[in-house]
Amino acid sequence: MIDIALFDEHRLALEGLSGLLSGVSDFRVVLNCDDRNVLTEKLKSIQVHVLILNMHDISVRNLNLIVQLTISSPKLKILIVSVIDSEEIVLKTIKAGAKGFLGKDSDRNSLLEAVYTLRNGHDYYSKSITHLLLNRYISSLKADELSQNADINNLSSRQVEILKLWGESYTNQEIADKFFISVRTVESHKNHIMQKLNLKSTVDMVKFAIKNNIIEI
Amino acid sequence: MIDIALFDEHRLALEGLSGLLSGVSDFRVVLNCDDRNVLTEKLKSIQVHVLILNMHDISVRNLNLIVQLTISSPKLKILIVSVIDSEEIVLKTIKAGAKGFLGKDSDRNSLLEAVYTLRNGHDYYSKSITHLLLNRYISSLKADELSQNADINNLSSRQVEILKLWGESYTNQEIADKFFISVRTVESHKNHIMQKLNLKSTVDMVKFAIKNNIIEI
DNA sequence: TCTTCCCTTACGTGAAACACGTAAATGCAA
DNA sequence: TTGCATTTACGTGTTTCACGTAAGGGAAGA
Repeated sequence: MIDIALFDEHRLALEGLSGLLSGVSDFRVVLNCDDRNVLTEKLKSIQVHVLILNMHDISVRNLNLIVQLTISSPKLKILIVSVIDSEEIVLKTIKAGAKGFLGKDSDRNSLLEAVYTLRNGHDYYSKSITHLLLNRYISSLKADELSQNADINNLSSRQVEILKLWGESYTNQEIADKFFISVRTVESHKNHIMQKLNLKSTVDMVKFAIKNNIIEI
Repeated sequence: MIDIALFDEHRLALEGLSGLLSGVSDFRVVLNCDDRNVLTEKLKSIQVHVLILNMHDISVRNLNLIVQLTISSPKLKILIVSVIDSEEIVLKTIKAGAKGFLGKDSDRNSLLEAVYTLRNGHDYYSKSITHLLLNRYISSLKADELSQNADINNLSSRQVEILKLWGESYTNQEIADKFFISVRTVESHKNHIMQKLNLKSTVDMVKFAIKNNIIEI
């Protein structure tokens, strides 16, 4: 048996949610609530497994509610339901401590699945969310590739070699020894790199190397 | 009608794949191949929409094959099938140019779905992959929070001020002028920072500043 | 073929930054 | 009050930076 609390500031929506869950034998809705103060108060005395929280906006109030509840009730799993499944709201709720998120593409089945999943200690995010994160990741990959093909191609392979070692905290002397060239030559290479890329300080050069995946942080 | 090429170095697995697709009326398997040289040769003459590539390992050879094919046949959509759905292999294949990935949790239906999706110009990743990316993202979030609260607190506010300006490519002299202190003092501060954080070069200091959100790239 | 352009190598010089030690004044906390 | 970290600062020697100059090699084009 899973004890569930429901929170929704819109009473109609709250009733709708409640109805969706009422037919499930494993579930027991022990709290219906449309006031955040009442919610925090009641949750101090009532033990529930999963709190389903319908978020209509991404206000600080709402996020604080999540943060507060995760602190006061660490065992409580919070499932966010929201029609707004923008990147911003999702990431912020996850950061605040929510363990699940159902976007607008979710149906009753996914709601039930999510509750079970959270009860079992795992996180649950609906399909649109995982797609969102995926796209986010892929676009960051593409951005990487683009930047890689921008300025970095203007550097000769030798220059990249030098930059790479230097980015790994090698001194000029160490680089010179490694390549059997003079320290002055290493300096020359770095000078040419700075000229070519129009960088004004070594700090900028580190940043450039990181941006272009020449060195790792 | 979707023209499909299959590649698998294990002949038995190749036949199994082929069998899975044979019953679908929309599909036409125009190429069964278990040799990478033959594959690249044949693909020069035969036009296929989707290449299903079973990857048994994450060797450079395999990744190069993907890169090569994406260059020689830009229109070709490559779907990776692999029991190894580790983070490493997935990300590398995506980077190499694959448009879809089916992990070990995939069944025939998801294979068909993936082929259709790729044919329509979209990417397709199986559930385990999206979860992987999700976890990756979440753990990176957590790492961010941790690193923020780690070493940075050991620095005094003055030290952070100096580090921040220096990270924005200010020279020591400029920093000194801004704070009305001696250049030597600025140097001292930087020395103390390096000592405190156990950094051995200025390059490391830039990296530290970036990791701890003191400066932006 | 010869010229041109870029890359790699290298040096010179003066300025800036780094490495390491020392140290005084301040301020906070036990 | 004593102790410890912070902020300030200097000295000295080494390393790196900034800017100029330049020789030799290789690739591309007139």
